[in-house]
Amino acid sequence: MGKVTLQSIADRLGVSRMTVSNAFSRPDQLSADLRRKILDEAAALGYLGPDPSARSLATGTAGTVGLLWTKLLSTALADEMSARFIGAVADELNQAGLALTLLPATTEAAVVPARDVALDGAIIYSCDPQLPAVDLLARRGLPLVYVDADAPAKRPAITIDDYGGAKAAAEHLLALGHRRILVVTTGFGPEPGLVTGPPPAAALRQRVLAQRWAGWMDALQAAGITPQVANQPDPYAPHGLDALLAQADRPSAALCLTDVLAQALIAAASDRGMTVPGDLAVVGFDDHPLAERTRPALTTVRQDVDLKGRAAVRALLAELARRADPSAEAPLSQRLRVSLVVRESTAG
Amino acid sequence: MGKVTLQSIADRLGVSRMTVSNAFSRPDQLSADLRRKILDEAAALGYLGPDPSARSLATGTAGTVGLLWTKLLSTALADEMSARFIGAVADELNQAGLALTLLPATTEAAVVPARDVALDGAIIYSCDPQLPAVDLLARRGLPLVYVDADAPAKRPAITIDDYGGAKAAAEHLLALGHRRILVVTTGFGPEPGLVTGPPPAAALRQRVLAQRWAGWMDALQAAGITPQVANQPDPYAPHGLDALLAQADRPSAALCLTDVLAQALIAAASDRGMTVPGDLAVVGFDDHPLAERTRPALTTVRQDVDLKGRAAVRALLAELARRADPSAEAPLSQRLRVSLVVRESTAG
DNA sequence: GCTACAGACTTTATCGGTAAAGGAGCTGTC
DNA sequence: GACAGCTCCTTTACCGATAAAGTCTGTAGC
Repeated sequence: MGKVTLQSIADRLGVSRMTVSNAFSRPDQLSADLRRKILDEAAALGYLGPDPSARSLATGTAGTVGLLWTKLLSTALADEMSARFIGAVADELNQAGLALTLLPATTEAAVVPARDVALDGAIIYSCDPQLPAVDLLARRGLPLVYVDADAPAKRPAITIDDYGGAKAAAEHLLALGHRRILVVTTGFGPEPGLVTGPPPAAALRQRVLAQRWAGWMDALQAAGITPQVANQPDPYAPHGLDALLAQADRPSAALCLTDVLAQALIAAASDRGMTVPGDLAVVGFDDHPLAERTRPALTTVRQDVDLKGRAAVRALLAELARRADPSAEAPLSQRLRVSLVVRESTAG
Repeated sequence: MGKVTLQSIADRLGVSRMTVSNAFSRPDQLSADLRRKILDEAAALGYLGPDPSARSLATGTAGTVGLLWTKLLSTALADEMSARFIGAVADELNQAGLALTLLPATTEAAVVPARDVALDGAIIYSCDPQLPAVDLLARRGLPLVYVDADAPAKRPAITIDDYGGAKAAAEHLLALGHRRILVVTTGFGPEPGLVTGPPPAAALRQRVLAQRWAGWMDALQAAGITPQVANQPDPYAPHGLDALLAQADRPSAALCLTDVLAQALIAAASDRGMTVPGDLAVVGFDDHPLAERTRPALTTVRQDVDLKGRAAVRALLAELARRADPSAEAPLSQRLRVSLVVRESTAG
C-alpha cells in the first residue's frame, strides 16, 4: 500500500485535495457533513493529519522554538537553576502551542541542528554572541531573543540587574565592616588560583560576568578597597579553593560569582575548620535553590528565573506576531530586578 | 529583493539548481572549483544553506527527536532526577547530530505539537501509553522508545528493575525487624490519606507504580504482613503526612514510592519530634540527589538515570538505522539494574 | 580507432502540503 | 428578475529542496 496523503483521501472521495486539507485545517471552509465523511475516511485509512514537514514548508511555520545553550545540555539540566529556566520557557511556549527544541552549541559537529532543524525562532541563553551557532541562527533570519547576554541592535534581550545586584552584595559586606575581600569568579583562563587585573576580553563578552564584576569593583573601589581575585575555570566544578583559605593574609569575606561557587567555598572553609560567617563571610549570586539548603544558609542576590524564562518567551512571541503583522509592536528588552537576600552566611 | 533560494543562486551562476544543492550537501558531486564559486556566491547573497523545512520534506528527516512527558514540563525540569534524564538524552542525541524537542502532553490544546512538529522519532517518558499524545505519535508512524513504561508489541522499552528494587527495599525493612509498615504512594485518586486494597486500574497502567507496588507486596506478603497504605495525589507536593504519624497504631517503618515522598515524610516526622530511624525508618526509591542531602540521609534504591537516558537514545538510533536498512538489528528492550543503598534513615 | 569508464553536471520526478482567487448554485430582496 | 451575498468546493500557483537516472566529455587501455 502506498502512503496515505491528502491526495489519496481526496481521490477515494472524489473531492479535491484542497477540500481534504481544509477538513483538517479550516473546518469552516466546508460543510460539516462532508468534513465528517472526510475525517472518517482518513481515520479508516490510518491517516492522522497533514505531514508536519510538508505543512511546515507550505506555511512557513515549524511549531517549535529553539533554545541555544553554550555548554553541554546535560550540564544545563543538571543545574537546578538553569533547568528551571528551561522549564519556564517550555511551559510558556506550550501555552502558545509551541514546542521547545534544545539546541547544542558545543562542538563543531553539534552545531548541525542549529542549521538543519526547522524552527520558528530561538532563544539564545547565556551565550557568547560570537559563537558560530548563534551566527547560524541569526543568518537564518529567525526571530531571536537573547537572555543574559547583550543583544545586537534591534534584538530584544532579557537580562537581570547583574550590576546592581553585585554592587549590593559588595556593599553589604562593606557595611558589615569587611575590608579583606576575596572575589571568586570564572573567566581568567583554565588555571584555578589567584589572579590580578581585570578579566580578559573574552570573559567580558559574557554579560553576566562583566556586569557582576563591574558591580563589585565599583562598590569596592568607592570604599578604597582592592579585592583579591580567585579564578575558577569551571563554575560547576570548583577546585583549589582550599589553597585560598590557607594563605596568611586571609580574606574575611568573599563575593562569589554564583551560589554554586559560594557553596563550594563554604564547604572548603568548613573542611579547614573555619566557621562561616565567623571566620569567613560569604555572598553568592542567583538565589539558587542550593542557597537556602546550604548550611549556613547563603546570603545571595535573588533573581527570578521563572520570570526570566517567561519574559523571554513573551518577547519572542511578540516578535513572531510582528512578523505576521508589521504594525504590531516590537518586543522590548527587559532588565529584571534582583534583590539581596541576607541569610546566615553573612549574619552579623 | 526576493528570497534567496538554491534556484536564485543557480540562475546567477548559470548552473542547475541541483548542482548548487550538491555544493552544500554532497561536495563529492562537483568540482572543488565550482563548489567554491557557488559557496562564495551564496555567501555574498546571504544564503546560509538549504531551508530546513524544504530539506526535511525532501529527505524525510527532521533532525530532531521528540521527548514526551505527561506532566507540565516545568515540573519535569524542576525535579533534578528527571532533568538529569533529559540532559542525558539531549547529550546522547547531540552526539548523533540530533536535537531534542520537548513535547508537552498535558492539556488537550498542548497536544498540538505532538501532531505538528516534524520529528524523526520520539521517546515516551513515563507516560500512560493510552494518552492521546502517545497515540498521535504512534500513528504518525514514528519510531518510538518507551521509558519507564510498558511498550506495545515490537516497540523497545527501557525500564529499570522497579519490582526487584521495591522488593529489596521491603525485605530490608523486614530484615531490620519491622512489622508495622507504611507504604506511601500515589495512584489512589485525588484525596490524600489511608486507603485499602490494590491501586485502581488506571494507576496500575503506570509501570513504575505497578511494579514497585508488586515488589513491596510480594515481599511483605511472604512475611505475612499487610501494610498500611497512604495515598499522595501529587508526588511533588505531598501533604497530609502528619496525620499518618498521629495515629495510635503508628508504623515503625515506611516504604515510599519516591525519594521526594520519603523526604517529605522525614520532614513531617521531624516536625512531630519523632526521630528517624529511631521512631520511624524510611526507605525511598530512585537515589535522587536529594537522598544523600536529606538528614538523616535516605536509604533508597538507586537507579542510573544517565544510563537510562543514553540507553533510550541508543535504542531509538538503532530503530532509525533499521528503517534506513531493514537488515539492521532491531533495538532490544532493556531492563536496567538497581541497587539498594543503605543510609542513615534505616540505620540499625 | 574503438570500448570502457570515471568525472561533472543536468534532467526528470517527487516530497505533501497551503493560500488565495475563482466559480457554481441558492437565497433573499426590492 | 437582476443583483448581491452566501456557502461550499475547485483551480491555480507555489513552498524549497533532494534522489536517482541521464548526458556529455575526456582519457586510458589495448
